[in-house]
Amino acid sequence: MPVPAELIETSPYFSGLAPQERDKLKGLFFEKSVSKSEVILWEGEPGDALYILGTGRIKIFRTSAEGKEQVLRVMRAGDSFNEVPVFDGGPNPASAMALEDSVIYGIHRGDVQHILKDYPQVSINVIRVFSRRLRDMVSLVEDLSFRHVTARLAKILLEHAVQFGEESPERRLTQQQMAAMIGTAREMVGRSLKNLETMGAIRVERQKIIIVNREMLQRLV
Amino acid sequence: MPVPAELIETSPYFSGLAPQERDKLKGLFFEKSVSKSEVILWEGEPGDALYILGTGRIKIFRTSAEGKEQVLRVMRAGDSFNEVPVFDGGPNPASAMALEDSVIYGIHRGDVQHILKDYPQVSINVIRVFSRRLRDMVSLVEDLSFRHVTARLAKILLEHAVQFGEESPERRLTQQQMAAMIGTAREMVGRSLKNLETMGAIRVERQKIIIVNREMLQRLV
DNA sequence: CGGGTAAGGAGACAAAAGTCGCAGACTCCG
DNA sequence: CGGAGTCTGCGACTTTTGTCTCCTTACCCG
Repeated sequence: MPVPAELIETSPYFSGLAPQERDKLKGLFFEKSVSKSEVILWEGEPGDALYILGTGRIKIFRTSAEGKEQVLRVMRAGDSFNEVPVFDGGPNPASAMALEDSVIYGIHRGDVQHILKDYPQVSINVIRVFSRRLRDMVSLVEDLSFRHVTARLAKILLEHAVQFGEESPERRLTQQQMAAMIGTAREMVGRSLKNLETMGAIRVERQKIIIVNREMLQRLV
Repeated sequence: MPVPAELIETSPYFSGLAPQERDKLKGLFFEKSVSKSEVILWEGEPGDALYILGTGRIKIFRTSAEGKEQVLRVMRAGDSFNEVPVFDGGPNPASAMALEDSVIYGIHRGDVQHILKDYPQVSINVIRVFSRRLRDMVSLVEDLSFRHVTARLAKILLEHAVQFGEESPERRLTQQQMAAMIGTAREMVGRSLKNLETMGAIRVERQKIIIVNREMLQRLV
């Protein structure tokens, strides 16, 4: 199975390339299917391929010695991961796990090097992607350093709602997953959700969290 | 005053360029002197130049609404900063302040764009620098998320000692500065230093901190 | 050299977060 | 359908961190 054309066309890496150039690059990708909960990459291992997520959802995370988990980002279709080791030759900085059955498209390190040589525009695109990534990381540091758990939770609820629909997030996150995203324990998420509910910002129902007062959440962030 | 030659020669941005190419680039830099405690960049403002630190020391940091400060990195001669806004056109992601009288060399956004176009090797160098930066940020997130204050403090004590000499760090950090680096309050740093002292890892003297038992510190991290 | 400012030490207390234990509800698969 | 495993809720308790206040010391600048 080849890479879906629109994945290459919409990828920030290949913007500014001619269609025939893109066609050539398509052939370098290989497809890989992963099932839910499958670990795609382990932190510390050598990273020999860059991946673009086709369908599904994948989390990038680090694990502490005590088993605590910190999610660095949750990816959706079109997002790419594992670039850093491909470009600098070091080990994977983080692990990757599929949150649902997913299809990813990989490209080997050597091929990436060739592309960089042959298409200078791609290098510039990579720089732009990395810039965005750095801003996101600064934002994460800021959250961890400045905001309390409730504010961090409010933030991901807002982001989540934006992406999956205001009223009923289709694929909801478990409290455990939210805890890993904001760097705290599951129980804290439970308590904070209750806080947000009693202050009237959200309503927690059977299987979903409904944002009742978006402005209130926004103010907390 | 032109840029010192060795600054360009040792800069990771210009590695792989021919000497005469470097010479051409030198002319694009402008010099700027800043005095201790002077703010060089404000977060949120447009970033129109990339800087390389010639002499002195500069901290990159973010400030919360409540006035708390989180240091992202402390730079030394040769380090560069404010790349992200130059490459993606957005606002400065963080502020920069001189910790001592310093001399920096800047290059304007437009010139950087030209360099990227004319010297593809530079783009690849930038990618490598950004990769390193991303790894550092992941490491910072990990520290904030996984480690207690004492462990974070131990880490910067070790890094500091490596860089400034085992026995007597020449330019010591204040507790306030250390607190901002590890994302906590000054009082916590004081208490943690005392902890480390009573457990025999360090000795706190008049104006300096002496590492008595390096392995003990290392184990804490 | 003297005075103002920054830095550091300490104790008491408050707030936030983490931990533990357990029980009930749900769901996913075989 | 049933049972294992996951997810959630909740309360009690501990630990860690943050905050406030006050005092002493060091140091820098004029």
